[in-house]
Amino acid sequence: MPLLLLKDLPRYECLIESAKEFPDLDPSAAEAYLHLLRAGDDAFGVSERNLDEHGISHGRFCVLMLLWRSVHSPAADLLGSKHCAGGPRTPAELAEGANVTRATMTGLIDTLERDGFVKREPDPVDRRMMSVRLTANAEQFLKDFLPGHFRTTAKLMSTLSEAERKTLVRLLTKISTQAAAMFGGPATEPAAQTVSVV
Amino acid sequence: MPLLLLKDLPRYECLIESAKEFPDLDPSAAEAYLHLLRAGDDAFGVSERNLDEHGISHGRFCVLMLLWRSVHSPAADLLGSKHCAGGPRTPAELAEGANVTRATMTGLIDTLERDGFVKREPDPVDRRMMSVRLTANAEQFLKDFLPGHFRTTAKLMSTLSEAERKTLVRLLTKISTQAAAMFGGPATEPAAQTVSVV
DNA sequence: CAATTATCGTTAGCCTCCTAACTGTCTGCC
DNA sequence: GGCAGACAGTTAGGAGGCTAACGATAATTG
Repeated sequence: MPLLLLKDLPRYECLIESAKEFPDLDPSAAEAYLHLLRAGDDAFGVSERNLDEHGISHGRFCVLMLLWRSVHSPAADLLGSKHCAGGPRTPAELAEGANVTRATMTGLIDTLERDGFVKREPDPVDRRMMSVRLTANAEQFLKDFLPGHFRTTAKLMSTLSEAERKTLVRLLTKISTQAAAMFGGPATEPAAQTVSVV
Repeated sequence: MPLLLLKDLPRYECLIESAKEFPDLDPSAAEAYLHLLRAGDDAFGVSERNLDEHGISHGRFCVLMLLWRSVHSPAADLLGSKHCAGGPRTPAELAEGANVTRATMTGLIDTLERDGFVKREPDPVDRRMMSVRLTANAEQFLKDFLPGHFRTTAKLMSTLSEAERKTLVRLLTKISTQAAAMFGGPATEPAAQTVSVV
């Protein structure tokens, strides 16, 4: 669980009460915001617990999924819509896809290689680059692990009807879009990349 | 940003495609799950960026908010519904409220104390305990910081109508409840604390 | 063609979280 | 009263993020 997050969310009346002291506090916005963080953390925690039981961290799992595309594309295209011609292979591409720095990716690949999940190979053309490949071990691991992972996800969402899921996705997308628009902030450079930035 | 998370979410058609290979994959559930994590991370990122600009981490901010209750209760009751009689004061209570271990709270209090935001005082009755207090500095900081923080939250949610916010909260609460029910897992001890956990 | 610039992967050092184990203090049971 | 156990806070060490800087290589450009 990554977020240090309040255990108990405030009651709505408390938010209204606090709004008297802080006129900028919008109770329903704060309520939605807090519930979003809490639910996201809860969902993440369920998934991470699943991963922990198989001795792999969320970060490493992401890398494996990214590489999985290189093998089973496009049938296993659970990832982004870019790099459609085969999936990422180099540490830089993986870092881009997993939304971490190249330095972080180096560390992830280190441990994955140590544990026999991936193999580094020098690029024959550009000698700056490495090529990262899944081992047979890792492929077997994914084949064994993924069904359970998907069942966990399905169970987590089983309390929502199809219509509710669609509604949820629509509302969450709105928030993500707004977050992206806010990310550059009102006081920095005009726009440039408000769209590609997460 | 705490989550190592896929940068680009898969398109829905890709999920359907993948479901052919993995019958356990429920496309709409996976879609909702991924969007939830993504939106949660985005919202968290916006807030954290705000905090970073004021030189304070999310974890430290949580501790300040928990302690703030001790001062301005119940007007500033932005936190849990427990400990209503004054808010947490000891490291253990703070750890409980912030959902981290006591060891982590020790570290947070260390840095907060070093930066002049809190002060540790020995409990006169029980000599095992410490009492943590906000400094005047910290109170001033919160008074200056919170309005902007609330405006950020409000802006993030400004794309949602009141009705949409209520719907979102309802759906997210369902997910959190389900996550709590799943947390103990089907194969561990019966129940005991499925309610208080998380 | 030479020199600057950009890019790739890595390293080093920091921060925040975790678990496990420790010290000191209180509690409860004989 | 004395001792086992519970509990508060801390320490030590690990994992996974980050930034900044590095050498090696490629690309660009005068």
